[in-house]
Amino acid sequence: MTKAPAARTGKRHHHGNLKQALVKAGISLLAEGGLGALSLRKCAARAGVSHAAPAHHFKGLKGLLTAIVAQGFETFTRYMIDARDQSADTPQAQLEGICQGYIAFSREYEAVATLMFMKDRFYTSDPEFQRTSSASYGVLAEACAPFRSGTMNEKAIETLVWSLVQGYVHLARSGMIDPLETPFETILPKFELRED
Amino acid sequence: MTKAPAARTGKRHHHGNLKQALVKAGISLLAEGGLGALSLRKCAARAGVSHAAPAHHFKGLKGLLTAIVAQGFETFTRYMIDARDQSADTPQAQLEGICQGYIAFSREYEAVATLMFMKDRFYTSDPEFQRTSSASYGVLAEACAPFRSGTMNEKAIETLVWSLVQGYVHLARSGMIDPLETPFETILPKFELRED
DNA sequence: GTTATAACTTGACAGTGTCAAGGTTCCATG
DNA sequence: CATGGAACCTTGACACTGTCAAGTTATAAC
Repeated sequence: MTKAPAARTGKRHHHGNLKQALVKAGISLLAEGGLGALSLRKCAARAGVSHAAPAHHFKGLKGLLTAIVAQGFETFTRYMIDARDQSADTPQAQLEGICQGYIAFSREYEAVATLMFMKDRFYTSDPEFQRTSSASYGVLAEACAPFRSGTMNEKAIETLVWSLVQGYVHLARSGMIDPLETPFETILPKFELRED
Repeated sequence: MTKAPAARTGKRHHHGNLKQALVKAGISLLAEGGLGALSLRKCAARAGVSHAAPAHHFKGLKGLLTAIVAQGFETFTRYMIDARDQSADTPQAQLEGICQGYIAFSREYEAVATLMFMKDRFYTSDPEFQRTSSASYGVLAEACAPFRSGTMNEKAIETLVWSLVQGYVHLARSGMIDPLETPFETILPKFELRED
């Protein structure tokens, strides 16, 4: 027998792993009321702790947002991978799958997806953020690898695709374009296949 | 001689045209400290009035932001037109000019450009916003008109170009891509010319 | 059991946007 | 010229925000 429940559950002290609870509360608040609905104090209240408790786990609001963003990129990567793996096994279909996963994530996690690209709202130097965001980029880049286009190098194709899908979701989110009228497949260029 | 100074200068009452002064103050604050540096009270202070004065000219903070965004779109349009008119008189060069104007504006008015595509921060039903933003879109669409590409209709090409440049500036702004390593001309597809 | 550390609370502070109530200044009308 | 009313602005208050300082309590190590 262990001495205390804490040893088994990983829970400590009064609350338990408050850190993850605060992140979860933050994501819920973002989902329910958008970016403007999130506050440190509301996260604390939802986790059942006092308003100053988060300070012992995160470096201020930016610290909490950093953790939310990092977790967001992990979900983001999974969305892209899942959509890709459910697509046909051709380079074009795989790339389209990646983009559809990108778009689905941006729609279902609208506020988190918005936050993830506002660099002055969180700590971009955070190792978790760098790890998870790099992983996301890696998955997208991987899907671009089979292609070439004129004089464009690899990085240029990756930048093209990423800019295109990011701009598409951003404009759709802000009501500037109608994704029903112009689905994304319509505007994704048909690249040539690499030869080597 | 006119009866009062007000009749000549257009200034009225205590301050003068406070409305435009508040917009100007807001744009300055955005330029100096980014989105987080703007507040109604600071705008009021900078314009030399009390903290509640703006309420008589704008419907809250969202109202002031709406006016800033509308003015932003006007400047945005001018940037695109100016860059286009300094480009060679070929459809491809004209379109590249439009995009360069788009990028230049997004760089020089970073915070305003960011705000312009956050629809829940201002009133999208405002007529001034609708007028100025439609004008911006019109200028971009005009530059897309000479082109065709496979089965894409006009709207699809416009959506492609707009998404591409918007995503490009957004990713560059958030530090995800390096515009020096991959200039925009590199990723802008070479469309075919329309025939009719 | 004692002690040290981590986790959390309470209280305060300067900001924020917004509302209510009041005071000015201006202009049109009598 | 006087006067009423409208437009403009101020003062004060409220609830809410993030952050800091100080105190309290629970856990773990010894």
